[in-house]
Amino acid sequence: MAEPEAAPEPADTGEAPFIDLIELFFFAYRDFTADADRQLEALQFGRAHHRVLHFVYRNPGLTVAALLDILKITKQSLNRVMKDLTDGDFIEVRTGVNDRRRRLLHATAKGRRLALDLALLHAKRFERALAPLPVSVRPQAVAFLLGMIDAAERPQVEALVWGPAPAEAGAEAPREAGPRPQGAREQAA
Amino acid sequence: MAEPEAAPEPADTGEAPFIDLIELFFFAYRDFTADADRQLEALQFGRAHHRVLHFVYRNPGLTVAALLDILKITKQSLNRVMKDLTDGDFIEVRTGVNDRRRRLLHATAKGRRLALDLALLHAKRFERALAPLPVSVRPQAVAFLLGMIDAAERPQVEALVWGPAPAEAGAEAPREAGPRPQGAREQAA
DNA sequence: GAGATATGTCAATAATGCTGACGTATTTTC
DNA sequence: GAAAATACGTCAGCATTATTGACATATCTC
Repeated sequence: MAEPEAAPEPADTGEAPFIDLIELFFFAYRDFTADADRQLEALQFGRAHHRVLHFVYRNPGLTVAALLDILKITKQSLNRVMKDLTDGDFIEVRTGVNDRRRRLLHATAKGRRLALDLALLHAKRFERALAPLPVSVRPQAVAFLLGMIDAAERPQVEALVWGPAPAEAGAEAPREAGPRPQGAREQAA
Repeated sequence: MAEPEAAPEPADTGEAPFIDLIELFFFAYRDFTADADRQLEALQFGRAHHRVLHFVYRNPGLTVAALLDILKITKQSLNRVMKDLTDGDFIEVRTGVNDRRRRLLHATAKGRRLALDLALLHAKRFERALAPLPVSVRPQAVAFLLGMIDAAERPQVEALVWGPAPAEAGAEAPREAGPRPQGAREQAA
């Protein structure tokens, strides 16, 4: 059988369910990140800088190891952007008190301002996307996105997103936070 | 004022609205892409290969220019991965009939099989994420993701996602499709 | 003190993007 | 029918962000 006349692949495309969601998800993420990219360009920062700054901003006192676990990158990759962020006074590195090997990461006032600016940009996009929908879908949007995350990762993500999660400290202790000896203080690097 | 005692940044984090959605979106996309990444690794393909294959699969006869517009990359970047895909017999390049300058891109049977496999992988993730939610949210999920996309881009994305959109052909004519002279046939490269 | 842990760093490599500059085939315009 | 525009390909160089492997240093634990 030779090549058919006009349409060589008749009904052979678009058979996957949710194909529209799949493609929309791709475009949505592309535009979502573009927001911040434009603003970061001026600072000579990339997406990697933003991710690092954001999670440090949201989790003061985060250790390097915990941050690597969140971002799923290597320390070599992290250190390159971290240097830019500390040099530019966006992130401050303090030495752990309980464990002086640890570096506790904190966003400076300048870093927090930038992180918040970028978060507000993203928030605006979510607000715009959710505005036409009833308020009742918002928890469902959360459930939807959470369901998109690997089941194995979900507990950690939930802890990260919704607060220091009163999970027993020490188990994996992503942060050196919580009940510290009274008066404990971190030292500026 | 010296450094305060325990918590140097008291209520200074997490002030942005939708901060949970922002972070969940990031993690959701990370895991979403990881699905396909694992399978592409075996073929020595990257994400760029997947994107190209997918949109060619979904839009048979797509021209190079139209594809560049979808992906928002340069032709140099495209050609690097395109070569791998044509060499590996995943994509076939035909010469346009109406305009012989154009290259009309088609996924081969092999390419369509791979593209479908990957799409099904993604579909499974959506299915899992939406399963616990009432079916009534599905159109809202579409509206939500569409709303996340830049307003200016939305018409093009809608056309791309929901079919050849009976918009007047020729206006921007992203594909060389539709009413062709009877018997018109593309030539294999 | 030995060994594990937390982090930093040097060197090399890969994937994916970019810009600029040409070259070629083909269509359109005047 | 010649000139200009269009569609595409390619060469060369560069940036960003990731990787792996190897090694160094400080610190904590046993």
